Amino acid sequence: MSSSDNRHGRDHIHETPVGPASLRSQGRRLTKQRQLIWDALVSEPDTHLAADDLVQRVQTQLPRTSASTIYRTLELLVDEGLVARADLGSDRTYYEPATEHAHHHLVCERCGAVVHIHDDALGDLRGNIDASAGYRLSARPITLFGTCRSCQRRGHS
Amino acid sequence: MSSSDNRHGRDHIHETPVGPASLRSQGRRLTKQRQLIWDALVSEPDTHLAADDLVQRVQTQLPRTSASTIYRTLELLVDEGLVARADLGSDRTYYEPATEHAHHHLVCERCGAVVHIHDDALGDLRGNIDASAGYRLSARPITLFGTCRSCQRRGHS
DNA sequence: TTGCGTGCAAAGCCTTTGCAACGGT
DNA sequence: ACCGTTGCAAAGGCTTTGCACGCAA
Repeated sequence: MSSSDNRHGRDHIHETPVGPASLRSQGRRLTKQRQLIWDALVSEPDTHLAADDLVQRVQTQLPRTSASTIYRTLELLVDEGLVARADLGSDRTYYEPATEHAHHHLVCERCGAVVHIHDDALGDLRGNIDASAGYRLSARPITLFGTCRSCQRRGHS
Repeated sequence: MSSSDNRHGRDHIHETPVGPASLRSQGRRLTKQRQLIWDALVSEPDTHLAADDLVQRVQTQLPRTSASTIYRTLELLVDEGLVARADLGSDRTYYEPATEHAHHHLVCERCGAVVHIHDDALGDLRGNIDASAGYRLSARPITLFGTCRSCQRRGHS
């Protein structure tokens, strides 16, 4: 466990702040609520959390936290580039820490599993779209729907 | 103007019904509201209409039409396979007649233009995704975001 | 101390639902 | 005449906003 590990412990402060502490350099305040929201996001790195999930998690440690604080903080963190929104096809917006490389989402329509794929996995999608329609794809993450491997095994019912 | 034209006139009834008239064979009723909703959808074939857009259009001809009728009818038409939903990235759902081939959507993030692309234009996306992640993409239409040709010309500001 | 951030309540938006009256078949 | 459909109003789910108090800096 070197200092380059991704842990979000509260005891190594000697590096360039990664996370909401960087808000301070923007003249903003690092409140307990903001820290807890960030902690919740990074503590489940492979889970995509909706605003309401964060309300639940944060309230276990700070019960009077309001939903509006969650929404306002998420918008702030998105604007600061610390958090990414993900539209996974439902009517809720999901959030994840923006620490990883840009990636796209693959959603299993059967079990709901969400996996990340790198841009390379798309092949020459950008070139194909440009050639066929003249559109230049943006960096906006793409969401694709299908059936994951284990659901394929579970049958095609 | 042969009888094979796509017109939605109310005076040629000698072919297999394309459109809401097919509802009758399902034991459902073809009401004036349903006919008007369908007419609005097919009268602007390259436009994607939200429920509220349809309320506006239908109400010009039948002013007391309610939004709930629009929503209920759209769900019915989707279930019957006559209409397709399109999630174009906003918080509204858009609708289009399902008469065309399956296609995907390309949305210009700058001007909002939406174009259709055929599955072929994706190249070997399915194969790539299967190979890299083991997911089998479904037939669900894909929505991609980028910049259309004319917005590219208008500068990168 | 200063004024940004929070909690609470209310409102906004899109969509769904309950129910009595309406109208297609 | 039957019963599927409609209009209206109310409610639901997610998110945003107004406002006075509270707390980070």
